[in-house]
Amino acid sequence: MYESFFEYIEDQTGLCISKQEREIIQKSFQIKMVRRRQYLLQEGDPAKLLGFVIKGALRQFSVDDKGNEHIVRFATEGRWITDYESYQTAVPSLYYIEAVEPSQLLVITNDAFHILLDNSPIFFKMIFKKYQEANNTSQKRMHSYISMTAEQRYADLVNSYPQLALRFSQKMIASYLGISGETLSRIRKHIVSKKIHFETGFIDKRIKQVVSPDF
Amino acid sequence: MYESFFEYIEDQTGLCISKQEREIIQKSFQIKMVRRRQYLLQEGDPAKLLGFVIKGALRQFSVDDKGNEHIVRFATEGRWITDYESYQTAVPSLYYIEAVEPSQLLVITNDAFHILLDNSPIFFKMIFKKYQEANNTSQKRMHSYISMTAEQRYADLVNSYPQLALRFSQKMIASYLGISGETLSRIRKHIVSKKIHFETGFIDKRIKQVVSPDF
DNA sequence: CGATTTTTTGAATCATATCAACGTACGTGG
DNA sequence: CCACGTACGTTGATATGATTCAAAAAATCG
Repeated sequence: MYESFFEYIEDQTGLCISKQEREIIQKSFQIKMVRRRQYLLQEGDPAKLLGFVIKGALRQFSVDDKGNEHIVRFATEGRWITDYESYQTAVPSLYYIEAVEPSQLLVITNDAFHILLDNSPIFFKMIFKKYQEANNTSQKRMHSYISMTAEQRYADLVNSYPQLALRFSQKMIASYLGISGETLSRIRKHIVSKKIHFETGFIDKRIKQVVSPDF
Repeated sequence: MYESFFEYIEDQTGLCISKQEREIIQKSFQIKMVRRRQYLLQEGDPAKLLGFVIKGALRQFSVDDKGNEHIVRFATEGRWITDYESYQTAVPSLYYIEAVEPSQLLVITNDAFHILLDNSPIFFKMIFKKYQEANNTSQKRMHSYISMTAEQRYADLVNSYPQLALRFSQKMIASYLGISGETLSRIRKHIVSKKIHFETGFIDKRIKQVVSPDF
């Protein structure tokens, strides 16, 4: 259970974790299982937990006054999920986090998180790296919004993350892209008719990975 | 010159910087003056410098194949600017960074930046905090794109940053919002006619600060 | 298998882009 | 410091792309 997590940390940092550091890290997290459709966080509650996905798939979304859902983040194996601002500052969250598949997570409270940052240099290094990556990714995603059409953003998304479509419904992907389900359906039809399929060479290499690595 | 920078660091960290740490920090940065319209970074070049704005105003933008500019970031006094991914990895940048006003910056190379992170705990703490803030801000800005109309985003922007309109042209602000200059002109006319001016209470308090604190 | 949700499709409507023309503001060089 | 020229902002007409609502077909889950 924790093994894949340690592998992840070693992979991300390029460092080997000592027995004792493993123990410190392991003690800081708890295992949490969530059923399909179960919420890890609900609007109005402060985000008490930061989660690392061992197995499963989740989504983070807000609901506007018309009842429309707006997905801001997906998380699958090897990704982090929380409303980070709420997690840091304990303000009520604007978001829901819901399991799309039955999921296993390692979760950590904010207090334990800060203690762990102080006590595990490897964990600290990994988190620092994730922050950096998240910023780079956010910038690319932002840029895709102000400079690309919905069709380009979709092609880019499936090109970068072909597995996304296997885990999340088309409607959810549309929501993540900021378009309606109907529009995505028509975009897909159009792409097929253009026979572009997914050998989309027309998108700049660096404007990719529009799914946040979630830090 | 450096004094406002030290004040900024103390303000951000809530800590007092010792004489010797000041010296370490000061030695790591150089002063850079840029004239109006001068580029700090051009597309295709790696971003060699990270800049802290002492005085002036700059913008970061890309140019698409049709020649349209897409502004991804503004920076004024007390903000940081670079193409951070390029700065970290030395890949050619997709962006231009241009001074909109004559500007004074403190700049640091990537090598010096990493050395400074290792040698100045206060600087490290400040940067870590900036990373966190940038992530929170990016999430809000992302969310505003997928859930708000252009008019709401504009009202939100001027509400959060009324001074922006004094430093950057309407066309630039339109570009930042991802809309055409003509559309912004019409949006403004509409807002005035609705007599909403800027007492916009209709926008959620947390969906704000859509201008990135620049990492 | 049956119930529920998702996806597709069509038609009407709305929001924004584009192109063009005009007046204005402003910075730049003399 | 003024005048010229360029860039900016506004407005109108038209085009395009996306939304909304509705209904039927297809897929999925329990």
